[in-house]
Formats: sequence, C-alpha cells, structure tokens
Amino acid sequence: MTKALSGRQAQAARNDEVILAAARAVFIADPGAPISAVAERAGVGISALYRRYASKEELLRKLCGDGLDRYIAESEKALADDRDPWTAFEAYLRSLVDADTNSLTQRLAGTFTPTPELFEAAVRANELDRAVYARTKEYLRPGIVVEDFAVILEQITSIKLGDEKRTRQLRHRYLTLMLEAMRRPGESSGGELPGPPPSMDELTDRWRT
Amino acid sequence: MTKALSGRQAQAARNDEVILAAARAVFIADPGAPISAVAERAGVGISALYRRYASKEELLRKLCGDGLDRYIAESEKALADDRDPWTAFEAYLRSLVDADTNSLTQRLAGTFTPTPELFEAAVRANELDRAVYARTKEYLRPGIVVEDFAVILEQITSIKLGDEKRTRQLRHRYLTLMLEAMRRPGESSGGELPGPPPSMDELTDRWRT
DNA sequence: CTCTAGCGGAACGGATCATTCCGTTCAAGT
DNA sequence: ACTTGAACGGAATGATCCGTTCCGCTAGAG
Repeated sequence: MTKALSGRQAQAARNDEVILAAARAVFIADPGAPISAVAERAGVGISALYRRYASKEELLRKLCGDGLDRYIAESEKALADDRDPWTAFEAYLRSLVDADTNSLTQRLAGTFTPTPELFEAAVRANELDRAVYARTKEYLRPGIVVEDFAVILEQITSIKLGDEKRTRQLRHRYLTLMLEAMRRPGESSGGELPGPPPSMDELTDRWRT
Repeated sequence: MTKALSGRQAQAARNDEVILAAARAVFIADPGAPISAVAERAGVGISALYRRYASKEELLRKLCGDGLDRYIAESEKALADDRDPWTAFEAYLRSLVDADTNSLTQRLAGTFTPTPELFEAAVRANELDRAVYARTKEYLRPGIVVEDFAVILEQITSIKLGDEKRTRQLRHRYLTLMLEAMRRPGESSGGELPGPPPSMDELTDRWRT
C-alpha cells in the first residue's frame, strides 16, 4: 500500500489488476502453486484474494477464461491479417507463444471442473484454429495437421528459464526451427536463428534453489 | 506374489527389478509422485521399497544414476557408430528420446542433493555429447550449438500421452521435424513423417480423470 | 518344528494448503 | 471530531498428503 491516488476504491481497483497479473505469472511458472504465493507476489494479503474470488478454483477459472479469450483474439487477428498466408501464420504462432496461453488453459484444465462457458470458448478457439489451418494448408508441408499446432505449442512453451525475456527468446529460436520444418519443402529459408543460443550456464542454473 | 521359482531369495531378486521398473515408470510420468504410488505400481508393499532403499531420495539417486549411465552408454554407442555421421546422429537422438532419460536426470535433479559420482557422470555425459556434436557439426545447420540438443530433447520428451507406445510415436514425429530443421539446408529430405498424426481425441483425453 | 528374511499395510508425525476469522486501517459520510 | 464499514493483513484452523516407522504375518531355510 504505497500510493493512494483517489481513495480506497481506486486502490482496490488497482489491486484487481495487480492480483490477476500476479496469479498469471505464478500459475504459469507453477500450475500447482499455493494461493499464498499469488498473494505474496502481488504484495497483498490473502484476504485481498478471497474478497475477489470465492475460492482458488474460481480464480483458476478466471485465468483460464482470460487465456482462452486471448487465444481467440489472436486467432481472429490472424484471420484478419491480409499479408501472405505464411507470414500471417508465422506471426500467429509467434503471438501464441508470447501469449503463453497454453499453460493457462490446457495445463490448468485438469485442476478444476470446467464451466459450460469455458467449454464453449474452447470449441470456438478450435474452430478458429482450423480456419487458420485451412488458409495456410497449401503452404504447409504435406502431412501436417491442425492438431500438430497444439502439440508444437505445448512443446515450445515447455521451455522455461528463470528470466522471462530470455525464455521468450529461446522459445522463438525453436519455433523458428519448427516453422521451417513445417513449411512446404523447397520454400524454407534457412536463415539466421533469432537471438543467442542457449548456454550451458542457463541450462544448469535451472536446477538451482 | 504369484510365482515362487526358487524360493524367497529368487522372489526378492525379481522384486528388485520390478520395483526399479515401477519407480522409473512412475517418476517419469510424475516426478513428484509419492512413494506409495511406486509400491502400488510394482504390486508390492511399502516395506519392500524401504528394505532396498533407505529413503525416497536414495531411490531417486539410483534412478538418476541409472539414467545417466544409460545416456552415457547411448552416447558411446553413437560415437562407435561408423555409419555416416548424420545417420548416426539421427539414431543417437532417437535412442535418447526412447530412453527418456531426461525426465530421470534433469527433471529429478532438483529434488535431491547430488552425490559426487552423479556429478562426475553428468560431466562425462556432457563430454560425450560434445564429441558427438563435433563429429556432426559439419552436417548441422550453422548456428546450432550443443546446448540445443538438451533443450530440444527436453521439449520433445515433454510430450506425454497416456499410452507409452503412442507417446514414443508422437515424439518421433516431432523429432523428425526438428532433425530436418537442424540439418544443413539443402540436404533436408522432406520425406514422410513417421506414424499417424495426433488426433483431437488423443489431445483432449489427457485432461480426463 | 523353529527361526527369520522379506513383506503388507496400518499408524505416526510433520508439512503443506485452502479457507476462515479477527483485529486494524482509513476514507467517506455526518 | 466521530462513527462506520469496505478493504485488508496475516495468524489460526482443519483437512489432506506423504515419507517413514512399526507391528505382525508368512513361507521357505536349516
């Protein structure tokens, strides 16, 4: 509690966002994290959380729903992208990697009972996914199916380092490789890989306490 | 306790293997699994475990050590492979994916205090890795470094389905893609991907209880 | 027939969490 | 200035999980 711009209500409103951001960060890093970790990260007490969400499960549902919404938004943006389909596709996957919604939807999905709305949103996301696929299909290597997208996204977002920025960089490195492999042969670029390669230290540091 | 081939000692000796296999399977599937899950999977009581290992940590160390040994063995086999370096390299990565030692070494590494022997083995594994890399380097796309191997292996072994056989199949699918992307451009094959692609059901079934 | 290695599984004690509860603070109304 | 209550911090609670220990039981060894 440092600033008090326009009274208590403003502070509370600001906390709404702080708490959501903290929850996102914490549960992306560790889907099994305790509620107290979220409170700590947000710099608030546990009450501040329970005032907003009746239970941990409700918070998770909220995060999951937001994640799906984000996913859907990115898909729609991709469909509206009028650059050439491959460029649009590449931008699409890159935006999904950066959004990191997989951890918030699929990974968390097992830990609570889904609501009809969530289920519906998931269906919608799927349809959009297929639409993007259909438009990109002719540029894709034969044999690649829509379902591959999900698996590849999961693989890539399984890369986790301590530093968030660096994590994104590395993910883009391997996404670049995957994109080239997924592209119809003969059109691959073979260009530079983005960002510096992983270093030994980065890899071993993950097992530090 | 069904068979009794040559008395109690034989039974106990057989249990040694059963327990190790169960522990491997259980901890690969879930690195945070309880000891009781291992006992259950092995079809023995908890005592059978504690007769052999003084603590959970000791069991984990054993598994980790075995995993490293396996890794080292595969690396040596790869170095002794006198087929053309790229073919040998491909077989090497495929064997590592099948061995699934990553989950047993890196993933478990954070959960216990390493012994000097384990550390030494890890160093040795690293040296061998570099040796394989050095031999394969000229066939690799410029910009690929040794450390990429580890990250790619982790990504690919992060794919987990209920069925073990199918999991291996899918992993090889994406390893195939990655291998082509890692190869020096111009030499990529663009051939068929191995095994059937993932299906929607396979992907959603993972969130069942 | 006795003895004990090997074992099954309940019981114990500590740790972790989600959730609740109580006292505090402070802005808004009077 | 005083009262009030929304918003909150964080300790207390109760349930659950898990590693480890302990208490018999059993079947083969001698």
